[in-house]
Amino acid sequence: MLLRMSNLFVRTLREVPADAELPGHRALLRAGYVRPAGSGVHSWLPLGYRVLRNVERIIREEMDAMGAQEVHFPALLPREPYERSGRWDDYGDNLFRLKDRRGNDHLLAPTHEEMFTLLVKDLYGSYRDLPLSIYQIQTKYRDEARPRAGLLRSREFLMKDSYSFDVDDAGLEASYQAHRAAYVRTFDRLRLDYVVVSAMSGAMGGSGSEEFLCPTPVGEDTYVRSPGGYAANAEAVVTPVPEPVPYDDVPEAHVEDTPDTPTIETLVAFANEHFPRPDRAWDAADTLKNVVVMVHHPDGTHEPLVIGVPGDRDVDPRRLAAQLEPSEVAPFTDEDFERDPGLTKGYLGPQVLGKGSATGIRYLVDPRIVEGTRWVTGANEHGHHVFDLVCGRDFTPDGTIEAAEVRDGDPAPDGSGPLELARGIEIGHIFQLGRKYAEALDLQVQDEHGELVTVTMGSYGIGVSRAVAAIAETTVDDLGLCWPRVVAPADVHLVVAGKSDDIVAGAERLTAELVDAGVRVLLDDRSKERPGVKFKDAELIGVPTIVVVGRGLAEGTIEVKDRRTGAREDVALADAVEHLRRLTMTG
RNA sequence: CGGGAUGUAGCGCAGCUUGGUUAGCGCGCCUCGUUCGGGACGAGGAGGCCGGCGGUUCGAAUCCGCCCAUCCCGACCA
Repeated sequence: MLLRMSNLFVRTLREVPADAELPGHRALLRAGYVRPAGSGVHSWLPLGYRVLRNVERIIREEMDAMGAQEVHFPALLPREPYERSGRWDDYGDNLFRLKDRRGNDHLLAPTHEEMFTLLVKDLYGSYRDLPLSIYQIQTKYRDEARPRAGLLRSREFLMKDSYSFDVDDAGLEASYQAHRAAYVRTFDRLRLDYVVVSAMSGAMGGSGSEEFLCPTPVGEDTYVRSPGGYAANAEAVVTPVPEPVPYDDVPEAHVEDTPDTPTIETLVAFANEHFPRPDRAWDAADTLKNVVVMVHHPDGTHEPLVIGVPGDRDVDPRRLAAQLEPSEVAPFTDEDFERDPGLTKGYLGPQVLGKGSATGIRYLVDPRIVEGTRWVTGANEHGHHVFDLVCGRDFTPDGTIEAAEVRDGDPAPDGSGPLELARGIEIGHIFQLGRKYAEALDLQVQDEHGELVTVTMGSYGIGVSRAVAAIAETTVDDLGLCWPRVVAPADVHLVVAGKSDDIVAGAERLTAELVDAGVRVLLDDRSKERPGVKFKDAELIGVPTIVVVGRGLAEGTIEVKDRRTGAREDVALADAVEHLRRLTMTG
């Protein structure tokens, strides 16, 4: 393989396009790998398209190796199957919808569960046909409310999605594990750093859903990890439950005047001024914060819900939403407060909350709020708070909920040490779907007794274009891109540093020999460019090995430089092909 | 969808406050010459509906209104 800079369709930019924020995305633009074509959509130039296809190829090889078979669906789909699964409505504004000339509804698929399910239903009807794993590499569309971060959150993107079909749970588990292992191999080969985090919370548990996150500060997902190896999406972190606390010596709860203290901050300041205690100052952790939300259920009904958390923590809306799925959470508005006179905004306390209480409103608390813990909290009267309110003595919550924010230093649920918050890019997601789509679309097979059983499914995704972006973001340096060899657009970037006939002829000869030896070469044979420009471009483009044929040639040597480490060595021309061939074999 | 910012040559920007001949600078691009191992220099060029529409005015890149687009923060993101 040989690419010549003299005719390669590329233009490197010395200056950075103003719209690009992330370092990797900037380098991709500057090096001429991609061009923005609109908000959240990109065109791929020859260099970028090579990288994309390399990533695609590795994913395809690993999927094939685990026994999955490649298929290809349309990106443009009719409404009907999505109507049947409920997603025409459920997907909301993120679904690209369009009408054809006859006025029929269509969509640009954001993912293809329905089509895979229907195709299997179309062809298969026996347990003997299963298990089956099929996949595609396909352009997906999501009308993101806010596309951002270049290739990381775009409206059109390339995705590998696969689906497994099994007759029973054990089969699904096996298919899931096979995919998981294939993903591990895939990301290892791509040289992508990753952590596997459980993506669903306690109740669903186990291996139901895991995300592969590429750790980087530019990532959008927050996860936690511990020194002992625990890792989880922040939404899935389970809070260790403390032991109950004895409270025999806690005085009776007593209401105090606390005017103008509607926030935790004002309350703590007031308590320290007017009710100082001898041993230590009051702080936010002594208070119980009660947050009201409105929960909208899928059946169209809605109810208020109060969440109690220690006052030094906020409710994490994403954790809360994950807990209440499939119901949706909305803020509790001033109008809602007017309709519910039992709730005193800013001075809400648990005495009037819970099933069987004055309001009857459901009251769930953070797991740290165990029996015997004592709190300063609202007295349900404007300008008043209650002190020494003991959980289990003075109030009883309806249950606990994992809704409080997770913080650096919180203990890991498995006792493996303090948690550290980190950010990552979601590059893969594996998911035991179960029978949701099979039921909605009536996918059944006959088992060995001739009984019809509903098939159980898994779905597994890898963001292909996102993986390219993740590699760029995690390998870019001050000089430019820095590709792992497996995905790089070439093995060797050969710079012709000089215009003499000897140098040009020597470079051409070496190039021809390298190509013959199976080395992929990007040859900078531009006669108009001075060496300095070529060196800068080579570093920007990020091919892993840079070879300079220039002034050393007179002594029979060329220069070989490692793009990542910057280490350079002179190699005798006679040994050059073998040296480079070996380099490219070892990666 | 809320908040903020920005639209002037392929890219990066100035000009706009205080309206007035031909709209400027750097990079890139074309031609010629000198240069030639770390983004050279000189000379000469090409390239613009100043985001769009409407208004004010003798006159609008500049002032006003509406719209559109892009980016950032947030909401959102199986």
